[in-house]
Amino acid sequence: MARQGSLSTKPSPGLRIGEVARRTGLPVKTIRFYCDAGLLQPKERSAAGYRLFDEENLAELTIIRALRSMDVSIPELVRILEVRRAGVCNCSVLKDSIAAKMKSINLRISELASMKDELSRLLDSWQDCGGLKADR
Amino acid sequence: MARQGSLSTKPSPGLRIGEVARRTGLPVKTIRFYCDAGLLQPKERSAAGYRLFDEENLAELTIIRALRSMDVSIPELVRILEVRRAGVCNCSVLKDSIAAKMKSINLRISELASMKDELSRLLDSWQDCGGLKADR
DNA sequence: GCAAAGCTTCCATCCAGTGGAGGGTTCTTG
DNA sequence: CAAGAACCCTCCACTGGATGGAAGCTTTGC
Repeated sequence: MARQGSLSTKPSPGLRIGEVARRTGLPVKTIRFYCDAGLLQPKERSAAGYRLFDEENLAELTIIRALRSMDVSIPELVRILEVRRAGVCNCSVLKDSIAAKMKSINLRISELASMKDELSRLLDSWQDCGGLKADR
Repeated sequence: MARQGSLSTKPSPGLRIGEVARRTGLPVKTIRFYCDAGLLQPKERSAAGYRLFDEENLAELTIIRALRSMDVSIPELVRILEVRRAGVCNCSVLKDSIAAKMKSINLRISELASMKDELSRLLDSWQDCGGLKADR
């Protein structure tokens, strides 16, 4: 059966959910949840009803993960991914929203930096609270 | 009524929840929720049962806000604040946990930075998708 | 052929808040 | 002092984003 259709257009067998989970580090449950939420479309089901994903889905999951970690809501992500799928950006609204997102990332970065400072100051202040039967 | 006890030990009237909300930028509901969760102790109630907060509580809220934004869970925060209240750090466990936290902050910062790059690349790639009736 | 592992759906639970009803308190102002 | 606005209280329900578990197919490997 010519193990892979030889050198035709690379039909790609489709990754099952567990494999996707392994590759992205996301729990299976979460991936399923994203599918249900309309964030991710498996593009195919096996005869038995198994979700089959492709490389594109993996790329989307990377985006999803990154933006979710910035608290972008799921409906918002749906919108963003739709536009991404559409390919060309015909509306500047999206550009604006991305620019805004970048601004908020910068803000977050500086927040984190100052938090780090604060923590390290805290740590220092403790370093020399010595004397009281410290670690002997 | 000597508006503030003149120059004695500064009894401080105690801030009511609305004022705390105004100063910290947190919703009243959330502050109440933190109290219920044992994160924040008003230290006093007015005769009418109003929660009365002090400066220390404000400081705690700052910490809470910062750490919550790093997804530190509420039970964990309870632990942390307890130790903080206890004053001196007698266990190095906490130091370790803070050091770990700092590590994760660093990680997060670099994640964000690379996300920013990715976004700006995305934005660039769209900038010059021009041609199709762009913005005229 | 059969067990283990993997997948499905569906429903319950969790966490961190948020919203609203129903009711008491404090401030302002006439 | 009365009225009204603004504030506060508790309690209970609900949300969003997952996560856990049961019950039941399917695929894999010996």
